[in-house]
Amino acid sequence: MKQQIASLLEAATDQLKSEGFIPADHPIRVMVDNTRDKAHGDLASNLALMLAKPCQSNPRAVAEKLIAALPDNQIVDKVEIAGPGFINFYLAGESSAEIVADILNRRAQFGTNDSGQGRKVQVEFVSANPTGPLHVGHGRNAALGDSLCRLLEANGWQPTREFYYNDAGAQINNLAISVQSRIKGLTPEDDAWPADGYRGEYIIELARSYMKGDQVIADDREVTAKADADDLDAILEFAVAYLRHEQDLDLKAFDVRFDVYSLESSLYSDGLVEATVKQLVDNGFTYEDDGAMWLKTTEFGDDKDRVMRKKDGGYTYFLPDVAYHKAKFERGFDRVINVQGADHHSTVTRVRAGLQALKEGIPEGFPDYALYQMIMVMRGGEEVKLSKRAGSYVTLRDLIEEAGRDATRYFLVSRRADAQITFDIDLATSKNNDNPVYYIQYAHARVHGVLNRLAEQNLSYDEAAGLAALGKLDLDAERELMTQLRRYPDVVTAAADALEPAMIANYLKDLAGLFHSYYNSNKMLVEQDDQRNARLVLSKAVAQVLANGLNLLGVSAPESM
RNA sequence: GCGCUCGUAGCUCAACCGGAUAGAGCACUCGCCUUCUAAGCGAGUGGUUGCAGGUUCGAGUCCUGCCGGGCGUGCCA
Repeated sequence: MKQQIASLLEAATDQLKSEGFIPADHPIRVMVDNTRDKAHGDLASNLALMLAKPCQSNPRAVAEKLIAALPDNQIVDKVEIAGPGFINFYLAGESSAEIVADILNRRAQFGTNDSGQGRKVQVEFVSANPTGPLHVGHGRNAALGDSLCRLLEANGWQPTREFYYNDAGAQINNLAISVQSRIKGLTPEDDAWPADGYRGEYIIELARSYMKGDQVIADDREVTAKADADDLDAILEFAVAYLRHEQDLDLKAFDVRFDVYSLESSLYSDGLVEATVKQLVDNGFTYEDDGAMWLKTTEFGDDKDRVMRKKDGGYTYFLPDVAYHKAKFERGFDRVINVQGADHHSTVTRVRAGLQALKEGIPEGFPDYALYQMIMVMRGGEEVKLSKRAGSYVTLRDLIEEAGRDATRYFLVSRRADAQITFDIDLATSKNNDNPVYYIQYAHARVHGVLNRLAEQNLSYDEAAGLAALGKLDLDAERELMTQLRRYPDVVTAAADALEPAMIANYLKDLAGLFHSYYNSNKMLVEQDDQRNARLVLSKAVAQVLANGLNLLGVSAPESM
């Protein structure tokens, strides 16, 4: 709708340019916004304010010219100049009624668009190494990443959900040694316990399972335990599969699934890491110093050059990252987005620098990043420090079991990614009704509650009659509801552009609020046929949009609560 | 020290690319279930948008400098 108004204004500016009122070479950026106050109409533009100076005129005069030059159309009922020179648009009543018909026709498809044109986008998220169960931080990553995929899909993109992890290397060896130590009956208190060993209780379970000869099946691998305490390789292989399986359970409980799993080890075994190094060396972006090999990342905007090959001959973490993203680029995605905690934000510059140094024509901004801030976990009024190695943390699964999937997902995805959030375990698990997710779900359930009462009260419902009678709904609350419904497609677009699912959550809270208020002061199941049908049609549309939006957040829309 | 980021009501958060009188929830006070689900609604209290400048017709939003929090600045990932 914003777009349609904008194109009307563009036509008007073209007209005024040809008349010479607006300088022909002046760039025009037409902005149409929702109004905050309904006294200002439905949509408003500040165009006249921005054009006043180049036209050497005052804003209100420019506004008059623009309005006079607006093409004839069906969607605008009335146009006004207000304040310093805003142009306020009042949409024709029929267009509000049409939105309701559109919602009921398109149902789950309402709000989606084809701007992605079926292009392929890869979203890499979670990407936790198999060294322990997932915690709240991974939960934020999973909720954000999955919701982004849903959003992009709603905008016509084809998402691939990818999970990248390390199944070899120092930390994995450390994991295997920790398991072996538990098998031998050692505890972190013993002197013989490995220095950086994983101390968590889950290692005990893992060790027990290995010695029992269990078979584990994860989404991307399966293995049967050898039950040999001396075979470190076998322990390692089992431990990785075991913990991957545990993570699968966590993610399934969260309703998050992946299409592709990528292994850091395969980058080595496929020769991609070596090939990347060679390319960087051949391109002259490396040098040796102090026994290490450095990459001149400063040539691509970094603060200082970075070590890529350590003294001991091993590579630092970002080198395989560069190789991995080179491969991602070559896989032909139209867009690649990495969901990462802001504690890793320094890798953004490094990885992009490495990709530029390859001189392969990879775009400078590749890949995209969706960074989210850290979560502080509170319990009993105190901060809980998250540390895998120390084993002191709150698992995602515990959280889901205690607070529920919907409440947990909603909480994690309803705050802007750049906001640091505090997760108060006591609050989240106290089963109170403070969580806004219930507020939204309840609005949805209420509509279905009303529909279920129809037969009981011997009343009929005729959708076509309701749509025809929509124009007769003239309460402020009804108009506001239709206005809010009309905004939904714009929100879906804006949230995807900003990579911010939280915008959907905020929208839904507002829509639910309007509905609760309307529901409370007006009866739906009235005797009068037209009014009853029209109100039910409107309510069904509200429920549909609530369900569509909740689905983008990965939250269910129950019909009764 | 330097870099990134955040700072909005007592608390948790909104405010769409700079737009009109900065909005919700929680908490607190007072009302609303003989009527479709009270996990709800209505009313009230609560603000110098961290501070000081600047740009602009217009700044919570952009720029500069301070103050405060978080993260980074490892041959850890």
